[in-house]
Amino acid sequence: MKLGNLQLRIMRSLWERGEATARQITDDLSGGVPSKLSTVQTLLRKLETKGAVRHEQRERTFYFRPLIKEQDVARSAAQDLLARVYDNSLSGLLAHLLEDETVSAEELRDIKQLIEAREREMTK
Amino acid sequence: MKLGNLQLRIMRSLWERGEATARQITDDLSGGVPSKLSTVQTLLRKLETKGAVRHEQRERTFYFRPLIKEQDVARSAAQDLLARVYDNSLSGLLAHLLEDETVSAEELRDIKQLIEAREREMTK
DNA sequence: ATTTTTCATTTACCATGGTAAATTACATTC
DNA sequence: GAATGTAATTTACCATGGTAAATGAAAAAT
Repeated sequence: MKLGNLQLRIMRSLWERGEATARQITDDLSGGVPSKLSTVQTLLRKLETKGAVRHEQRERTFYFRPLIKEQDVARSAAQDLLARVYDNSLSGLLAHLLEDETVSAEELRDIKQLIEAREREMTK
Repeated sequence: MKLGNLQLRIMRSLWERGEATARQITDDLSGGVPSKLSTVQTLLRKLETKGAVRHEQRERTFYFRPLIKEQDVARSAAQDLLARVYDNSLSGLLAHLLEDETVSAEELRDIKQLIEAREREMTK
C-alpha cells in the first residue's frame, strides 16, 4: 500500500488517535500545511476505497479507523525505494543516508547495535 | 527531482550509455516490462520539460543525454523517504531494512564499515 | 519511382493524488 | 418556525505518470 503525502498525514492522525472524524483530522493537519475539511473528506473516501480505512456512522458523523499498520506502510515504502532506486543495495542506500544526514552520536550507536544484533542472528 | 518508475528506467539507460536514442532506450527496456517506442518518446519529452535530459538532433534522430546525476536522484529519493515516512529516524528505517531484507554477510560487513567510518568522522 | 521503414509529433486516453466549492440533509439554536 | 451550523455528498477541476495509436515527413530499399 503506497500513500501520497496528505494521505500519509491523514493516516498518521488516525494511527495516533485510533479513531477520528474528518473534522478532527483536519484540525490535526492545521499545523503544517493545512487542508480544507472537504479535501480531507475526499481523501478519506479514496483511502476507504483502497482499503486503508473504514468508517462507522454514529449520529450523522463518520468515525474513521485505520485498517493498515504504520509499520507496514513504512516497511513497504522502504522496500520500494531499495528495490526501485538502489537495486537492492542496502549499503548503497545507507552510504547516502550517512553522508547527507546529520546523524547524532546516539543514532549512530543505535544503528550499530541493530547491525550487530543482525550479525549475531546470521551466525546462529 | 523525483521520477516515476518508467522515467527512472529510461534515465538508467541514459546514465549507462551517456547518450542514447529513443529507440535504443526502448530496446534497453525490452528486458523487464517492455514499453512501446512512442511511450518512451513521450516520457523523454516530459523528462526534457522537467530538465532531466536534453537532446540534440543529428540527421533526423534525437540523441538524448542525461542532465541529472544518478546519485542525486537516488539521494533525494532516500532523503524524501526518510523525512516523509520515517520522520528522519535513520535507525527506524534501518531496522525495517535489516528485518525484511535477505542481507548477505558481505553486505552486512560493508554496512558495518560504513558506520565505523562515520563514527571515526564524528570524533574527529 | 514507388513502397517500406523510421523517426518525431500530435492527439487522446486512464489512473492517482490533491484541491475545494456547491449542494443537500439534518440538527441545533434563536 | 426560521436561521444557523455542521456533515456528507456531488461535482469539478488540475497535475503527473503512463499508455499508445494515428499522422506526418523524410530517408532507405526495392
